[in-house]
Amino acid sequence: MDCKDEPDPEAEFIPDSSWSLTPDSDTANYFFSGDRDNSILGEFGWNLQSTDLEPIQEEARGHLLRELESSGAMLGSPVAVGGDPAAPVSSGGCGRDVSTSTQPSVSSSSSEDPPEKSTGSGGKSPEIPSKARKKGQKRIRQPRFAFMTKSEVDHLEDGYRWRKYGQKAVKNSPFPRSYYRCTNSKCTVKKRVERSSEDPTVVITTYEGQHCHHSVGFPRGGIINHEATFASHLAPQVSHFFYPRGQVARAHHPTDAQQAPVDAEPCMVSEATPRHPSDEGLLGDIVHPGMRGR
DNA sequence: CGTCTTTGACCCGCGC
DNA sequence: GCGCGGGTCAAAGACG
Repeated sequence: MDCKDEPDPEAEFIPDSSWSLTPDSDTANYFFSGDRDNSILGEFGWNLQSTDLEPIQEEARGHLLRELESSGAMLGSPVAVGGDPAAPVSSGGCGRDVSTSTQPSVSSSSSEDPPEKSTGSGGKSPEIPSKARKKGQKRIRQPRFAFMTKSEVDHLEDGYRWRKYGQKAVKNSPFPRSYYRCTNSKCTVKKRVERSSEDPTVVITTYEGQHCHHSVGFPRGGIINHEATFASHLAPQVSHFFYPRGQVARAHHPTDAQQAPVDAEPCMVSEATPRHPSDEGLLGDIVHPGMRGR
């Protein structure tokens, strides 16, 4: 499906001076936000668990700032911090233990066990595999990443394959919200797509979790969708620091992606670069109300 | 036939 | 405790 979708030219991410990076020392959240005409509107945020990442937090921050500067972005005013500061950093998806050991982690259970199609009936734990969810345990959200894109296409191609598993009407919005899950059985990344009630031309995409495998490929011809482009600009750096203890995302090459089996990789990431960063997110907590109009 | 979408029902968290 | 809204499940159908 996705792979057949026409990439949306309008969705290209081009950071410019209207974008800003906002570190939040208290919650260790960093938000990248901006407002760009005819391109992308939104924010990018991720959590760095203070206990484990403090030592690299500053470095990460500096690194990010440099990257943003080099890519034309400019530091700016703070944006509202949403997200779930209390949530443990997790690799998400089938992340192997990139999360800290002291906290219950989604990845710890999901890494070995593919998300079971939960037995029984009815919805199970929305955010945590039932296996890992114990009585009294609060649901834990994975790192989130959300952004808004001006596009006529709801579900934008991003190099990964998604399976729609639900759609719900959103309160105070005429547009429904769609729920997608990565088709890779070992990957627990989820994605929500909805249109802004204020501006129907704006598509709000929210990711949660991180892919533990290669993308399935991008369309040839250099047309890049918003996510891919976004990734190429920021993901490498972000993911690098996102993974504690030196675990870094595996490179994801658009060129070989077409051959890369969706679930070829177990999640251990090795040296280097770009990894899809687009695996976080519950927009509801990230994008300010003003931008979304929820 | 395999994969994906649709959709109603169910579960859970949260506010009142 | 109850109701609401969000999130997920899973059966059924559509599609290639």
